[in-house]
Amino acid sequence: MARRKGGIDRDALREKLIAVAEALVLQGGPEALTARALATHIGYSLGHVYNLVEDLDELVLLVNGRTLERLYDTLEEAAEKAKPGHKVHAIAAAYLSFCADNARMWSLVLGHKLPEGRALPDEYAARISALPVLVATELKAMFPKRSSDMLKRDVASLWSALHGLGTLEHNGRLPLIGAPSASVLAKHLLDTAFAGMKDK
Amino acid sequence: MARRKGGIDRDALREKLIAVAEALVLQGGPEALTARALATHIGYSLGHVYNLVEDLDELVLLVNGRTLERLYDTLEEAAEKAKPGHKVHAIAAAYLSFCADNARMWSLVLGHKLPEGRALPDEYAARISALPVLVATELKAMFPKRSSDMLKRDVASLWSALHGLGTLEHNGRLPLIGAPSASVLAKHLLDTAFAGMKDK
DNA sequence: TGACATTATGAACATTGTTCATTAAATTGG
DNA sequence: CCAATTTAATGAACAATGTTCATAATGTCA
Repeated sequence: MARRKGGIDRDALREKLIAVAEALVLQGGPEALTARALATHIGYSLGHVYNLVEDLDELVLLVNGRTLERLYDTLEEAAEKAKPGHKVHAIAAAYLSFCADNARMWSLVLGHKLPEGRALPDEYAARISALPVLVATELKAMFPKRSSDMLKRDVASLWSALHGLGTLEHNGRLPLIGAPSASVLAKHLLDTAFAGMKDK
Repeated sequence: MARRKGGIDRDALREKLIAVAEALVLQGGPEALTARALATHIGYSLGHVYNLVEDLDELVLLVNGRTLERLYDTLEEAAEKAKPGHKVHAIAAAYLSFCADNARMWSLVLGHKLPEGRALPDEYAARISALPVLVATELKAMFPKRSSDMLKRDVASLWSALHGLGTLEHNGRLPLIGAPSASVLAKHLLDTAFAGMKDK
């Protein structure tokens, strides 16, 4: 059994592959993420891409995982910096800014549909699950009397709403429904929702 | 200038093309909508598909237009049948049911991103714009004292939220964020939002 | 009937993702 | 140090995709 250094080189190359993938999407959008472009930019043959990664789907998930990680950090930081009663607003604003500022990477996240029958990697699923927890933490602090069942639904519905706002803005559909910017809508939604949650 | 019957046959064939496209998606999802499959099923050559339609993109928009039309009818009917104070709830429930019951067609709607630089056909845009108007009508009736500016934001934010719920459920992401079904969330969201809008 | 417009074809092209037999290189046991 | 074995890497091929276009067939009207 003659292994090499322990797959270290291969891991490094995988990292480079991910970095190149990110750069390609950043520059040309999701359509630019092709196997041949990857091969060219990492300086290896086309076939070798498939020795580093199972699929392009797997690669996309790896890239999207990084994006979700950055998003998490951004939201966490926004919540930290904001004043206590304003943290959810800050998270929402940061979320929408992130989508706008990272439009191409976000397209890759939104646009990727993994072939059915194939499950999301646990790590990836965890990255998604972690996001609304940031909201849950702040909501619990803001509405301590509220039941945890209610809070669960609050979090899920508000997070879904935020996702809807981000998606519609990302696709340029907000003007179609006669709406102002997503950030204005987010503030409005949170204000009315909080008003409805008051003392309950 | 010797025209034929006036393009009637061609229009009929276009209709058949759209119907076949719908059937293909219904049976095999968006991936099944290929130029060659279309050609086979309408009984013409591959090249002729491109005499009937500019693009596959155009065809997708035609199919999606029908889907949106059906969605509108469904929502309208749901609103009609519901009791006055419950109409928005009914619209939301109908929307989510529609997404679930027409999952493959809805995938085509959600998944289609037209190449940038290309504008949405007016008719298609109008079909999108029409949808939240149904909500606007009911909200106005429910909250007559509310300013029209506020109502505009109410409609846009609630519609976006609904879209977010539908999308997350469609992609199976709701369990990931520890959420119950979209319909439960929709009811919850509307209840708290309405509570927050009360007497304002 | 002949000129012309429309309808239809089918072969080709360019890109995709993906596979795989084969070759090159590196590591390790003796 | 060498030969065996494992790993790394190649490049040619395949299948499927959207799209184009010169050409042929067919219908329409003067």
